[in-house]
Amino acid sequence: MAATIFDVAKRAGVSIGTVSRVINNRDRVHPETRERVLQAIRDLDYHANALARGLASQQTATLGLVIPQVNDPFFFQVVRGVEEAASAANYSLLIASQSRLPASERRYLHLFRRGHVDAMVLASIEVHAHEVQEIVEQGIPVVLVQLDIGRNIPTFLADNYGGGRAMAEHLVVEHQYRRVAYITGTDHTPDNRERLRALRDVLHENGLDLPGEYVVEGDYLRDSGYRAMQRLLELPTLPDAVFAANDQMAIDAMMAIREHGLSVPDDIAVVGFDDLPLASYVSPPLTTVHQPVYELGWHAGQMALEIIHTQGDRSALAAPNKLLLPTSPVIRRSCGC
Amino acid sequence: MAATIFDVAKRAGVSIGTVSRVINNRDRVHPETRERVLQAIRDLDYHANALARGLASQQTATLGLVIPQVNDPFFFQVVRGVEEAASAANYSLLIASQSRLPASERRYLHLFRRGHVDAMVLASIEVHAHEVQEIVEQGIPVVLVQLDIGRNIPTFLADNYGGGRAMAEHLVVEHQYRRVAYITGTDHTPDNRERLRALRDVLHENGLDLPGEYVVEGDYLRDSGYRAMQRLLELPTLPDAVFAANDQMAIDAMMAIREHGLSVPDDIAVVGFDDLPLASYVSPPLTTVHQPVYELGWHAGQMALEIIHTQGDRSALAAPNKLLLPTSPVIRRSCGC
DNA sequence: CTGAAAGCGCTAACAT
DNA sequence: ATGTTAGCGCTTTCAG
Repeated sequence: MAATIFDVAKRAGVSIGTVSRVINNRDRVHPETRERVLQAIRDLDYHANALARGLASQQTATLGLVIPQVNDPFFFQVVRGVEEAASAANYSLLIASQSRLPASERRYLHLFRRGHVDAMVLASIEVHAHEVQEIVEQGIPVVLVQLDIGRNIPTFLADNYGGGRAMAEHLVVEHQYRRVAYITGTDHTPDNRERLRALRDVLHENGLDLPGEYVVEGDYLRDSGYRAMQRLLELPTLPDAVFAANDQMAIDAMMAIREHGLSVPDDIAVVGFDDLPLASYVSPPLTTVHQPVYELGWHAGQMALEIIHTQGDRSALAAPNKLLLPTSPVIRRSCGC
Repeated sequence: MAATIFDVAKRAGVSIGTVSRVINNRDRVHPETRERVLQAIRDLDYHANALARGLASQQTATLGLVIPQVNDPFFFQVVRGVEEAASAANYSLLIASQSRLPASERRYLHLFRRGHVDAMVLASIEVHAHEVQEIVEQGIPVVLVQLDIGRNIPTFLADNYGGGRAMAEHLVVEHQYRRVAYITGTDHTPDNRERLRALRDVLHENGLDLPGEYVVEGDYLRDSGYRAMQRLLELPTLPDAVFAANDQMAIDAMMAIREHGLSVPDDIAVVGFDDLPLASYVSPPLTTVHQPVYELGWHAGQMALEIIHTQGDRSALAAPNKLLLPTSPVIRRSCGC
C-alpha cells in the first residue's frame, strides 16, 4: 500500500498537521523539522493522495477540457496548448469529447457537477449560453476557445476578421482579382461569418461587389468544397479567385478546378484558411491564413489558472473578456504569387 | 452549494446508506424507497462527488493516458479511441503528455502515485520497463499502445510486419520492381524494424537483395525523407522503388525525386506507411499502409477497463498479452498503379 | 431492507 | 512552531 501522511508523520516523529504544512508550504515550520519531514517523504516515496486532498481542500488541481467529437487535427493543437499550460502549473487535464448524443445528454457537464475540476475550457463545441451560465454559477470558472456566446466569459478567438481582411486585400489589391467568390463554412459559426464579412468589406472598399451567386455553401468538411466549386464552375462568368472558408474546402476546390480542365492559379486562384500541415504539400501549395491554434489553447489554459488563483478577487473581473489572437496570411502559390 | 448525499437522504426521509445503495445498485432496496430516493435525486439535481466516492471506494473511474509530446496527428487518433472507450463506460480520461524533461522527471507517474487513476494507457512514449513494472506493482493495470517492452503487459500494436510484407509484395511481385530501397525511421523503434524486416524477407523470397546502400537513415520527421532520398539519388544505380518508413518521409522523398528531374512513379515509385490524411492529397496520391490508430486506442481503453473489472480474477491473466491489429495497404498512384 | 458509524487521506481551523 | 481535531462526501461493514 502506498504511504499515507500518517506514515510520514510517524517516521518523522511529528504530527500529520506538520507534514501537511511542509507539503503545502503553509505557515512556518522549523527548518530542522521540515528537513526531517522531507527526509521521511523521500524515504517512503510519499505522494499526497490527490482525491483526499481535493476533498478536504475543495480544489482538485485539474482542468477540464471539452472538445468536439469531430476528428480534426485542429483540436489536437488546442489540447496540447491547454495541457502544457496545465502541467506547467502542476495541474492535470481531464478531457471530454462532446458526444454525438442529443444536447440533453451533456455528459461533460458531469466534470464539474461531480467536483472533478477547478475550471473548464470549452473549445469549439456546441453549447447553450445557459449551460455555460450554470457552470459559472456553481463557482467553476469557464474559458471559451473558438466559441463566442457573447456573455461575460473570457473567450479566446483567432482574429478571423483580421485574417480574412489581410487575405482579401492580398487577392483584391495586390493581385487585382476582380471577381472573387467565397465558399462558406457552416453558416452558424462566427468564424465563417467574420471571414465572409472581411471579404465583403474589402471588396466594397475597392468598389467591387460580391454577387449572391459567388457565395456558395460548404460545411468545412471533406468534399463539400468540391461540390461548391462545381456550382461556381457552372456560372456564366467564372470567378478569377476563390476564397474558401477553410483549407480542406480550398483543396477540394482546387481538385474540382483541375478536373474542369482549368489551372490553379492561372485561370482561377484559390486560397483557404487554417494553414493545415497539408496546405504546404498540395500542388500548387496553398496560400492560406495561419491560425494560432496551439496558442489559443495555451492562453485559455493560462487564463483558467489565473482565474482560479484570483477567485473572489474583484480585480480578476478587470481582465478583458474577449481576446483576439492574431492570424497571419501565409502566401504560397495557389494565389498566383 | 451542490447537493450532497445528506441532502438527498433528508429529502427522501432515509439514511445516507440507503441513498448510497440506490446510487450504486448495491444490495436490495425496497422499490418504494428506491423511488423516493430517485425522486429526491432528481429534485435536487444531485450528482455524487467523484472525489469523495473515489476516496471511499478506492476507485476513481478515470483512466490515465500518457502520450508523447510530439505534435503528431497520429496520437490524437489514439486519444480519441481511448476517450470513447472510457466515456462509453462512464470513465473519465486524464491526459498527460510526456515532458521533454529528462527521464528523471517522469511527471506522469504522479497520475497513479497520487491515486488519480484506476489504470493507465501508455502510448508510444519512451519508458523504461522498470517504470512500467513499478506501476503494475502498485496494482494499477497498464496497457501499452505502439510500444513494446517485452514484458507480460497487454500491448496493442499495429501489424507492422504484415503491412510491410503486403506492401513489399505489391512492389516486388505485382509491379516487379527489382531495386527497392528503404528509408528508415528512428532505428530503435520496433515499428521501423518490423517494416524493414518485412521488406527484406520479401526481397529474399523473390531472389532479390537489399544492398546496404539502399537502406538510408531517416527519423520519421519532416525533411528527413528529403535528405535520405538525396543520398539515394547520388547512387550509381538508382532504385526503381522506394519504401519509406512513414508517409511524411515518403512525401519528402517524392519532392526530392521531382526536384532531381525524375518522375514518380515512372522513374521511381514511392510508397509510405501510416496513411495520413495528407497521403491522398499529394500528387501523385501516395500508396501506403493504413494503420488502425483509432482502433488501437479504443482497444487499449477497452482492455484497461476489462482488467480493472476483473482485478484479482485469475482468468484475466488468460488474455493474450500482445495483440496485433491488422494494417492494410492502400493502393493509390505513387506505386505505379 | 435499512440505519448507524467507522473510515478513506487530507486540509484547516483551533489550541497550546 | 507544532499538535489536535473536525470535517470534506462518500462507501462499507455491522447491527438490527
